Amino acid sequence: MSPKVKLTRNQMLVFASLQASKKPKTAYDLLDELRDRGIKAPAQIYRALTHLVESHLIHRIDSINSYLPCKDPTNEHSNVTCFAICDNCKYVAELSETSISKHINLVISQTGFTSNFATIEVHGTCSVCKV
Amino acid sequence: MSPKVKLTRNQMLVFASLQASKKPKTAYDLLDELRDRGIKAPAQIYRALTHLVESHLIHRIDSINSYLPCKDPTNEHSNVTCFAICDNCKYVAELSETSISKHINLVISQTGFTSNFATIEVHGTCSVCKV
DNA sequence: CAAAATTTTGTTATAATATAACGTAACAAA
DNA sequence: TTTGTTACGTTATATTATAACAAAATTTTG
Repeated sequence: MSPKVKLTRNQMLVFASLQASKKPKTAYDLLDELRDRGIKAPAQIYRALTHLVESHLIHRIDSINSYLPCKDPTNEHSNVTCFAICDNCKYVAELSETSISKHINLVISQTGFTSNFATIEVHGTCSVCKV
Repeated sequence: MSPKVKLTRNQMLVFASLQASKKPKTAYDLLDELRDRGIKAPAQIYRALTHLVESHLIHRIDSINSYLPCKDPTNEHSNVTCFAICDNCKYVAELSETSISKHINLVISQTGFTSNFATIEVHGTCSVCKV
């Protein structure tokens, strides 16, 4: 599951940590975790995160200031990402919904707006927690 | 254009300022602006913002940490809000797209996830800036 | 109305998230 | 090898947001 693009040590540490986790992590979660691997300052984490986001290897989820690995980095990335965030257990599922994506791009373009990228963040309760 | 629910002085100051603006504002934009009206600390702004968001009078746009008045507070609020954010001029349009809303709720519910609310934030260029 | 309960306020302090700046090191390209 | 580029470590600081608590205002209720 290692990515095609070459990553530096810090980028690798951050990416591996996110991949190893079932749940999204904040920048400071990562900093705390990676202190004993030589990362000492927020800037180092943020630089790695920025690079990984730009490489489409991870996503940032704005509503929870957290990061998680992209579901399928090998895929040509869509300009619309969609997350279902369980506010109970904090699990986040990335949905690859081309139908939503197409629908949004269509509706938006009809308003004269040129879409660059879009994020959908759905909050609620996952099926496990719902029982 | 004043809202039905009763607002306290601070809430009113914040709401009026957002309404008077063509563009979303951050909490600290509001603080700076309202200092000479007697607001002196972040907590006062955040309390007002929290109340206004809960009353569906304003929205928070997570991707830019900013707030703007709800397009139509009188409407029964949808659980899906959609914003088109111009990264050039910073103008934000709230789209009331029931079709997107329905589509998302459907797709999400099919995954077993129970949706509570959702936000769509589309980044790009508005028609004015595009010319 | 007056007492009690609740909500909002002002204020100070601090937590959580993120970036700027800068000199050095690693490394690829010419 | 020199040059340019990217990444690094580090310190400092900016930005965004909340905790805590006593006083004031407001609402409830007896």
